[in-house]
Amino acid sequence: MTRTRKKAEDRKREIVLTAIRLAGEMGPDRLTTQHIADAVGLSQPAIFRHFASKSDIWLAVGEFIVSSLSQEDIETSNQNPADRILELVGDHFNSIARTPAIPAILFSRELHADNEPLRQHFEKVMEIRRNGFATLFTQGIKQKTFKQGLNAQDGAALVLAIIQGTAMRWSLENQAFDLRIEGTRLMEITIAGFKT
Amino acid sequence: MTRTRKKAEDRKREIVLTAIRLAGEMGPDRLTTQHIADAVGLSQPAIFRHFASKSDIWLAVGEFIVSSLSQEDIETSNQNPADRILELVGDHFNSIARTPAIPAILFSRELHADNEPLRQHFEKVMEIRRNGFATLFTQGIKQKTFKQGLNAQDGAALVLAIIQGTAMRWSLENQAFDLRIEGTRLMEITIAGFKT
DNA sequence: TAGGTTAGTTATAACTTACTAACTAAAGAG
DNA sequence: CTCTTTAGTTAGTAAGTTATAACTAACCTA
Repeated sequence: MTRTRKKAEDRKREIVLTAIRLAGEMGPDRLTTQHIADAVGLSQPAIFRHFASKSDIWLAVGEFIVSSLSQEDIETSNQNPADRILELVGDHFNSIARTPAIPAILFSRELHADNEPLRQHFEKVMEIRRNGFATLFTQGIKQKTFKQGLNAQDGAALVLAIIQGTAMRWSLENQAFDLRIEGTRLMEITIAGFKT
Repeated sequence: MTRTRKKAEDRKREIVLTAIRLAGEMGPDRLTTQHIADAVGLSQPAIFRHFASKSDIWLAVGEFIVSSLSQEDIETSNQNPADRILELVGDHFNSIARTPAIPAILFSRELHADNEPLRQHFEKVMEIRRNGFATLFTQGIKQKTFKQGLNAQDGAALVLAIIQGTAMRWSLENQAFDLRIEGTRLMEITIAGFKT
């Protein structure tokens, strides 16, 4: 019986990716170290050779998700704001569709209650994202693409609410529809209403 | 030491209300029968005198929430559809604000994974609600209050997404803003964009 | 007011879960 | 080839969690 041993760094990554996948399948609150160990093909205590605690796994998961989520930059673009918003929204939906655990993890109370550093991590990302959309709305209002009465913060809040609400429905309906297509269409309808 | 004994029906109701309150405070996934028992002032096994299993508590909670949520009727109203939608949305936000556990329970994967009858219960309610909004949108389009290009199902999906997305943010931000006021303003902005 | 009904109790079983201790063997460097 | 490092193992613990069994006393009614 030849046991294959992986390097700690690779195994750590494997554990994080497996945790994300399983969290998407079964919900983050139900995920145990035993589940992860079974999926990776290790004994349950072996997990704790790579992570000091279960919270640390979630923290690593959070960092992975955040780093994969926030790569776009808002400022450097010569597109018009409305198209840029739709493009960013599309990217966002793609990220969620590629990693279905994201909404589940993002909205898991269990996780937030257990893991304050992770909660702060996500909150900061959300704020940055909302400010990014608000900046685009401000530009659009200045350029008179959008109605002058529109409040940029409200616009940004609406965009995020629609993303989150739609992603949640997609998640609860067991991913029965194409998130990017459905979400982008809904967003287009909303943005159209903002235009002059 | 005089123990006061309540009638089973009253105690059952007390347990359900306590479970809803605690689920809102600590998240449904973290709620144990011990927590409920402590809050009600009973021993933990006493809970099982009133409910055969923990799932049955959630089922009763779900039925209570649904019954308190779906009392409005869409058809019988001579208001114009746009105002009626806003009124219903306001009511919905009020319900959520009064019972903060609703979004948490509604989106709890733990719950859905554990309790299929309850999931179906909620799914049915969601569908009824979406159809209700779609009907109002259809009326509004026919009456030319709303743009002729608007799809009634899309409008309804947007309304629900904004409700859910905003409620979720409210929940994650520890109810830091007035859900009804903020949510209704955002909805007004969106609906305004739908008008001719 | 005696006596049955039932809402409570304590004790505990059965199981899950995060995590530790002590040992083992695969990989890699000299 | 040997020796050190380290990724893995098995065995076990402490705490928590749902649920059951057996008993007790409060309440209601004849």
